Amino acid sequence: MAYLERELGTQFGGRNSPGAGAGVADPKAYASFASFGGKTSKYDGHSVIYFEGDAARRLYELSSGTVMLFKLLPDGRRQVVEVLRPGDIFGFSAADEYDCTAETLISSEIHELDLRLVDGSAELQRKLTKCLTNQMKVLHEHAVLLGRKSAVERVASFLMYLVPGRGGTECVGPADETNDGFDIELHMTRQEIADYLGLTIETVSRVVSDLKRRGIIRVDRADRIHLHKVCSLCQMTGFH
Amino acid sequence: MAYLERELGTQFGGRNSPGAGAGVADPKAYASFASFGGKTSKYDGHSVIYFEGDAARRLYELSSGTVMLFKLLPDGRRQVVEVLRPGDIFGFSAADEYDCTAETLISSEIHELDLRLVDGSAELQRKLTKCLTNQMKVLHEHAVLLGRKSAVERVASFLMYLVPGRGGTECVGPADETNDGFDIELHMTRQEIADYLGLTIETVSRVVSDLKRRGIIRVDRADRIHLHKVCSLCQMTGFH
DNA sequence: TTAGTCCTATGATCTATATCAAGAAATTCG
DNA sequence: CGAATTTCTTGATATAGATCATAGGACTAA
Repeated sequence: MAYLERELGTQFGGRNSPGAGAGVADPKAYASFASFGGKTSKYDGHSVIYFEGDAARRLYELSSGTVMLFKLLPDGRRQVVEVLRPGDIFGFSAADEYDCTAETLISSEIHELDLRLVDGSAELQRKLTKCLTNQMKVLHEHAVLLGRKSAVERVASFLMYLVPGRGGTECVGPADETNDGFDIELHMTRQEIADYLGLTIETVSRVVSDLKRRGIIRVDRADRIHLHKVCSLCQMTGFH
Repeated sequence: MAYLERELGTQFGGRNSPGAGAGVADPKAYASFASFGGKTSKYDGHSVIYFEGDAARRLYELSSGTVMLFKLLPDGRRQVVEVLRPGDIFGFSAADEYDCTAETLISSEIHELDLRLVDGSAELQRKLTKCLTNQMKVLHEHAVLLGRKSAVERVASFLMYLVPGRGGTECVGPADETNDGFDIELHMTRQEIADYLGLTIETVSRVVSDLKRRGIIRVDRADRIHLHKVCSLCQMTGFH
């Protein structure tokens, strides 16, 4: 299933540089979603695309921006289950209702396609399998994070996800030993990060402050962070 | 995507009765895996089918028994990321290596298929999409459990998963008000349950003892539990 | 500019669950 | 069968992270 690796929306841990819009704007994409019809819409930040429980009628592909999928418990506890990047597909449903709420984190362009079109195209099926398989892998890693990692390891892993080609088990190490810094944009509030990492907002804030105090990161704006030394952050993810 | 609901390996929370071997032994199955070739093998309990990092060459369908997928951190922490039931497919890989280790929990029959066959068949593609979508939904619910539920809620949710057609958000309530009991077989040791629920073995043991003391369950054997009143257990899952 | 709102940070305290430490049941094996 | 091994249970204690409380910053609108 090596073909699954090519121009796939890489979400986290992938090799494409962020914002490259993998496979979307690219006309020679393996199976561009837009070529199957449907329409593209623009959403503001923090707009709900659909609610958990809504009738599942459409499939969506994120063209640009960031989207999160989350679930709520009746008492208000929230778990963000996926954070999606350009090229990712969402809106799959095993039943006839969406199992999560989908909401943009920042202003985003999203292409939508009627679900009935999916049955017809083998090409589209293949693209779906590819995307689902990749998301599955990300969910597996996230289960390890939620079930077995400490607060520091969770935050370190989260930050490392945003560094293309680094972190995870297959980290290649710094390209340039003398300059292993990197700038990342979180696109998420502390509350959203907390709900993604299974922590409280206070714990996320404290861990970030601690990393700052220890000289691992510099916080330029709440959601704009410079990693001074990617490798030392990577050592804190639990993967090493 | 309503078609996804039909005779699918339901893992947890589905409607089929357990052991019905949904879609496997059934010759008129939507797209039976065996009809695409490959072979069926018998595995003892606690046998490894493949290791995380092995080259991904085959796709597997569980015909009978139970299989778990897990990941290890270098220091030995383990997270069981999926528990599979008959009809479920595993061995998908987004890269060219398996991202989890697959191990039987009890003696099991497993059908294997060369990955190269997958590209060819649209029918098989559809079956895969269906199965992946369902597993994705289960992973989403599990992320909520791992990220946001208390120890009691986790164990209660785990036990409820093993009661077909009950638990979850869409619980139908007892068929017979006067007799809401049910017998379940865990097929897992306390350690495996702990690693699935993101807890320690001691915490799992204590919660089970507590449910026993409170008259919610009766423990016939360590892995054979009678639920006296399914509804009251369901009230403890966090879903209500 | 000033008030209003929302988000973030940080201190003090609490508590659920982990960890450490034995025993008690099961299960396996000679 | 009885010994050995593994799994499970239970108690005592420690601690990571939650909760509670408050203040500081940053952005928005008038």
